[in-house]
Amino acid sequence: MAPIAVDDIPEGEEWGYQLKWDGVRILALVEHGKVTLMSRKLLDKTALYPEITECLRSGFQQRLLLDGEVIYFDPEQGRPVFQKVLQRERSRVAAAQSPRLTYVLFDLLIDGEEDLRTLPYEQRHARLQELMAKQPGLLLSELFRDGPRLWEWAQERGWEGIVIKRLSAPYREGKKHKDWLKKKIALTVQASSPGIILREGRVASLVVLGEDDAYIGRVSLGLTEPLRRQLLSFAQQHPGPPRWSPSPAAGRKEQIQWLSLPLQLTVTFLEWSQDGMMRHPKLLHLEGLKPE
DNA sequence: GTGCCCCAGTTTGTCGAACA
DNA sequence: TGTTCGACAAACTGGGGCAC
Repeated sequence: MAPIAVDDIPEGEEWGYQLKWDGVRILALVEHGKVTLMSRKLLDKTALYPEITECLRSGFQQRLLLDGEVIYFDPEQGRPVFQKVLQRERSRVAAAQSPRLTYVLFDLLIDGEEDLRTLPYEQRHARLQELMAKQPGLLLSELFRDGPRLWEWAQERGWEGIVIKRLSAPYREGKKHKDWLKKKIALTVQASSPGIILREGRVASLVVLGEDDAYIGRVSLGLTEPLRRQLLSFAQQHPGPPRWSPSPAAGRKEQIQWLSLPLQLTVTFLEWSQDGMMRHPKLLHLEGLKPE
């Protein structure tokens, strides 16, 4: 069950609110003393998170199917840091040599012989809370009743956003529902683009420079086909000298078309990565293209 | 050194169904 | 007939691993 992005936070008795934990979604099946961790695409992640597997295995005897998020909580920043989970996912570094991850649970789908998926979310969460009272090694995603206040709290502390859940909703597959919603907190930057990245003759993305002309990433989300064609035409009409070498396209099947007239951009993104790059940038607004 | 793959999350584009 | 909505596929980002 995946939350759907919304602009407005619905309010009322029927809704509950949770913090959006910035990590990797994981389903956990506990059965006959054996634990299996699965990604959203049902890939086996058991070996990747041994500390979580061990915690579940030692904590529970009965058959369980749990839904939650694997996160790294940075005590200094007071919030989850997604990059640390990605490092574990991608580097295949032994878990003992990387930071300890935490499993934050928000749903209980099977408890013993009982399939809870048809129960209202509020009841499933209450059952989960009861279950976790006996297992201190895991974290429960708390359910709040004041959405706007939680949103304000999350904004002030730089969290990823909030998740809004219909308390009466059963568990449904995928996004075929309007029962789990999410509202994400985005940062915005005024930037410029001195070059267009081309792949096989098509505009793939834009080089993005921050306010101090430092490279802060590339943006492709927000580029529609008509805009890509317009950019290509603009680049052919206004070629400029290379700005620096090696280019951000080095090592890829890409070329950069540098511009004599930089484009002005407004870009929204989730957060700054540790090396000063934008995470999940999206083009909001573009200025500097002459009308065709 | 190069090129490809991995993977999650997100958006865009396309197609078909439902509805006015 | 035109519009809206939903489902699905494809494209895109990041950095490390691996084969050549």
